[in-house]
Amino acid sequence: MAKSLQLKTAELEKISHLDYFNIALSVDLVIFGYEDKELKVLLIKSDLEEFSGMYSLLGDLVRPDEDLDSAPYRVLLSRTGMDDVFLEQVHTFGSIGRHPSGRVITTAYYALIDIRHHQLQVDSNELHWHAVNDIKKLAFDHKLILNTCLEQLRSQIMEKPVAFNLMQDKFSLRELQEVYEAILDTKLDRRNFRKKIAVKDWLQDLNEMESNLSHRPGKLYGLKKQFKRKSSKALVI
Amino acid sequence: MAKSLQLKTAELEKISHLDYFNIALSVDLVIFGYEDKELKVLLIKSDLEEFSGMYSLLGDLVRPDEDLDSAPYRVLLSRTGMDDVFLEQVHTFGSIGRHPSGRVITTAYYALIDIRHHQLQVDSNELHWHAVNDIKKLAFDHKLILNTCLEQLRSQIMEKPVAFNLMQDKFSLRELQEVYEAILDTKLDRRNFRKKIAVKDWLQDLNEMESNLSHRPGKLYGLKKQFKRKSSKALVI
DNA sequence: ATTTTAATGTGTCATAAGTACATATTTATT
DNA sequence: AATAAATATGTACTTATGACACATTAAAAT
Repeated sequence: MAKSLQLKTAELEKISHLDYFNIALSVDLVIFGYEDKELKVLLIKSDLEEFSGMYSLLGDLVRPDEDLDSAPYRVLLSRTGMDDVFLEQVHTFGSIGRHPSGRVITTAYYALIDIRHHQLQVDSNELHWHAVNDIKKLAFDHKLILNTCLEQLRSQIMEKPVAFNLMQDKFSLRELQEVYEAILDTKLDRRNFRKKIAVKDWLQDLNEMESNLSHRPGKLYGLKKQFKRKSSKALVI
Repeated sequence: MAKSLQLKTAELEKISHLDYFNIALSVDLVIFGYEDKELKVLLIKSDLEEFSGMYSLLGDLVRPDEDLDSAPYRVLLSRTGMDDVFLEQVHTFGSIGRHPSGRVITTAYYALIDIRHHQLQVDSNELHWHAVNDIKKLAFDHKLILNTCLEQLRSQIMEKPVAFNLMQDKFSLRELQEVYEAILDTKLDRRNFRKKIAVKDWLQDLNEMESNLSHRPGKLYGLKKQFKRKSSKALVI
């Protein structure tokens, strides 16, 4: 029997419904945010001895009375107070040895958060935003999960207006471009970027300008209503 | 408690490791094949009373001692004798009511099979090939799973040389085009199709021609070696 | 041997999209 | 009034896409 399947009872108790004849199912969340011109991801200190000092993704076991796709919303709401968030399933990871405490298969989701809007109290919850580019390793197979989700995000931002979930409701084209550059980790040409975005017909011209700048202000735009999620309330925790 | 969670013990016994406090995890396979200019999918008569007379995908519970991604290979080998098959994970389905006998979350994979090469004895195993276009409904949420996998297949055939897994080792450009047309369920322009394929650099000119035709024969091509899976042995069952 | 059948093989033109690149304009500050 | 720092915008080149027609080949029929 594989080494990964040998575990102490103490560890085992940490995870309910976990034994060697029942596979446990969890969800893990790659929660992306954007701040200081960097793409960030929300991490928590791992609570397993094996990974002491290391960070991991937010996750939890799926409950028997909830839909799989509801679980990540529950985790997000209960751990961060965030509601009405963009979430998408990416991939399910299930190698035998991926969890040191037993057999746990996990479905990974990525979420996109407007950090400023949600006013997350990160430090009180042992949660911290990390620049994606600075993350070298994570607990479990979470670095692989992060990379997989990042790839999916990158492949989607020109197809669907998902990147707007990282931004406030009003933004200039410069801010939008900076978000795209942060996600793709590359510099973009301003004129070509604007052409590409313009042709998508995602933007609503708000007839407002930036203010309080020491240079020429840009026009402000919003995402067209038809692409927005219904509400934008953030629960206070 | 949800209706879907009420079940008779008789039904429950059919699925090992299945109860209401342990979610069971399965894999389901959308096995595509190509024959008679049609895209086919391999189905089996459902063994559940609720779905008597209906067809369903091949699937099985994931075993505690196998990787998630190994399970579909095991299912394919044990149920059809097929080995060395192209398989790709697509999505995980986990709504509460999706399985009438209890809580089963399933990870869907699609597989691509060269029907003629594998010489599957389908009838002896209650397995049957069905034209994808003729499938109106399936047991469980398998129609949804089929549609999701079909979409994924369609979005990948111009990106990666996956469609070749449906074909024999030698083929003419006409045959290749017919496979693409069957997958996309659309007619393609011959000249434009050849241009698009040519630029991918996937094809090896075999310097052979079709034979035994009552018209001008076409050149035969194969997929370039670098894109092929290692072996091509099919086990006899 | 010639004709017929049924397919293969190939190129051009028009339109759309992608990429590289430079100058005039606007606002606040000095 | 001049400066600093950004916005706004267009063109030329290349590449991809989509519509479309004709000469060629091999076998079969006459």
